[in-house]
Amino acid sequence: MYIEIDFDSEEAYYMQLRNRIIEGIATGRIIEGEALPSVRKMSEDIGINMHTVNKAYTLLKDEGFVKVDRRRGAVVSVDSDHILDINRLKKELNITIAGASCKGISRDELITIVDEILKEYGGEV
Amino acid sequence: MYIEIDFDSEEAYYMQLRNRIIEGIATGRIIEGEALPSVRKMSEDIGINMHTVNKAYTLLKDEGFVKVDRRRGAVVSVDSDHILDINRLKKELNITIAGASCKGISRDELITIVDEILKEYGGEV
DNA sequence: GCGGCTGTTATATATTCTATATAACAGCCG
DNA sequence: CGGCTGTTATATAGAATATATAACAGCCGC
Repeated sequence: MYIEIDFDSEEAYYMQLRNRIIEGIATGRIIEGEALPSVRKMSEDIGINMHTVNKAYTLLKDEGFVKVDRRRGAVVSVDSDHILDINRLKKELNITIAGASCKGISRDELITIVDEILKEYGGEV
Repeated sequence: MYIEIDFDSEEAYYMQLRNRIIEGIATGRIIEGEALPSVRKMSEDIGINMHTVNKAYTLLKDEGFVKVDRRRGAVVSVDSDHILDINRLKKELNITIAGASCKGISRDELITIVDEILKEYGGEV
């Protein structure tokens, strides 16, 4: 589990960690059923506080990417509530696409970018 | 210019205002060349502090949605640097799509959502 | 020039968020 | 029991957010 935190970034550490883990799951680098390093080990590995790691894990749990097992710790387990997921996605994409539309980015360009990103993540099983 | 701030939202006021204005430009409710209400008037209209409005206007200026004219105030003037815009868009979409991919949302569903949103904003001139 | 309108800047204050630190607790396993 | 989980509690520091009051510089119409 190689994760790096950019200490110069303006993005919160716990958010960076959460994002790297989601990316890891999406690329298949981290797989369903795999246990994340314990909050203490992860905090040592990447050089941030234990509570900051815990905050990221708790967020991932709340967002349905991880389940907590008393013994094994935070285990990757993606919980999909399709309708809810779709609605959240719409909200997230709304402003981004509004801005892109103002800037004159075309539908084709948008789709191209989506496909580019999906090439990284959609990785056919 | 009817804009409402959700005081119960966890989203920062200045960010809400910035987003409502971008949506307004995207839908055509606010048009290129139009002056936004002065920071003082806007702050009265929507019930937040003048400095918070100023922060939103300054952000919109930095993001290239608005230019400041000494007399007329903040005037809608979208500045497009296509390559830069595309790169910013990629970054913004990256995590969102990674999460969607984890949740099993298909390419078709993604495109459908993008098109739904574009129907609001892409509004053929 | 004066009054009135712009955005902008300066100070100060309160609250919340982020991050760290130290410490302890409950649960489970070998 | 010792060692590993996540979790909680408390305290502290700094940054971000939001408000308040006040003032400044620039430009217009009168």
